Amino acid sequence: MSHTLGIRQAQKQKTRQALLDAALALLEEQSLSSLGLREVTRAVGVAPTAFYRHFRSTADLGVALVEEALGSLHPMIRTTVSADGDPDERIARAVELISHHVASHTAHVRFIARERHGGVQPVREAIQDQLARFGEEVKDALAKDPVSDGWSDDDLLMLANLYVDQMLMTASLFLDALEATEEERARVVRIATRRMRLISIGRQHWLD
Amino acid sequence: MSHTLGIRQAQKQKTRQALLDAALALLEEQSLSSLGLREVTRAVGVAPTAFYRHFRSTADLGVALVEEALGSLHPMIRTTVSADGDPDERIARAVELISHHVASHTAHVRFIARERHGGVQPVREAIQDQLARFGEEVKDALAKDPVSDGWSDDDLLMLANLYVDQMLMTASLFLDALEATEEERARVVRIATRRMRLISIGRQHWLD
DNA sequence: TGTACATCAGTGAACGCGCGTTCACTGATGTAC
DNA sequence: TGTACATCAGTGAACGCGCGTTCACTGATGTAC
Repeated sequence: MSHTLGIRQAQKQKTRQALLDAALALLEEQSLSSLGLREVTRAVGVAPTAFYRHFRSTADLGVALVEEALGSLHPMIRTTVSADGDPDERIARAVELISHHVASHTAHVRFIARERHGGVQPVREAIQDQLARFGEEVKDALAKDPVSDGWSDDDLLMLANLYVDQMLMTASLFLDALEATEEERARVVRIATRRMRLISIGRQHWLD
Repeated sequence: MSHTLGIRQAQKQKTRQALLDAALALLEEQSLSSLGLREVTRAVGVAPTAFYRHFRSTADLGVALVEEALGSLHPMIRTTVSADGDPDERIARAVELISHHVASHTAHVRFIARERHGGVQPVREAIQDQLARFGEEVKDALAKDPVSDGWSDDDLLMLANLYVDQMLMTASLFLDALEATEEERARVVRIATRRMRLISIGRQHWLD
């Protein structure tokens, strides 16, 4: 059986999660580099000093948020890229999956988009690390596809990272359209789909 | 003859520019949403209150920086996209142009990459506006190319925005490689070139 | 050209406020016997 | 099961500091005559 945490540990984890959740909510409207430790503890309802029991700084908390936002995405990425079906079907499924993920994890996605090039170095690095891992994983998945026969490793990784960046761009498009009309969101789906299709066509003719 | 500014106006513009320059330098290491007005005036060597003679807030200054960073880029974009030569030559020239621009305008490029999804709404909007204008301009240039015969307006704009985003991604790659070895920068050139080539191939076979 | 007045970019003191961090503490939970 | 001691998540007071903003000001520049 799984080990049950003691009351003390369980409560500590609960407070830690409350700090992460509160910070994520506050970060919808500002950048990590302007997020104050007191802001976060005030939102949770604990003393400012309690923060130090969990994180050394807001930058440290930011790195934890990166793990929370991207850490669980690896299996999803793998299955999406290696899915079968004709190219258009696969693209449609990928776009829909991104759309749903943005709708259900809005704050996490916004955080990643914002801090990817943000002002806090350790967080930037944590995000680049995770994205590099995604790139490797997509590359491995692409390598198994017959379409990749004759491709160099280097070109495969180039394409994999292009896909990863394209996923982020698509997520960002959906973010901007979250509060727009249904019609506008449909337009974003069409744009994202055709972008992916154009890349897919380029892939099919790469070795011509 | 051009009108010469009075001494007073000239001095005011000089101070304003000094504030913009100091802010841009400070923004290499932080986000706009954490930039303080006093930080900026301290760096320039004027009283904090002098700031209000030029900007209503740091957000207001940020919007001015967007104009400074992107406003002068429109002619450059137009000529780059509408240049002639075979596709590979054009791509090589575009990548080189981006590389040079990042090296000569590092702080401006970093500012745009950072604040495009940053925590200050008016600045985000100013950037999106400029990028949308770039998209329209690239679309107009693409429309004149025989390769675009038979393309719908919608598809042309989709491709144009894909190019614009790709330019920013490329700029961001060069930013990250600025302090790396010559070898690493050459690698970035190769990656960026092949990404563009893949998109270009997709474009050529779009109507197949 | 000289004079008298208007403009206005930049000053400097003052304000109230929230910040990050320190420290000794409390009291519930955990552990050894 | 009960007792005595250890651990440690969260507290609350205190600190020095830099922040954004206000206000009346100064003195060089501009303008009207």
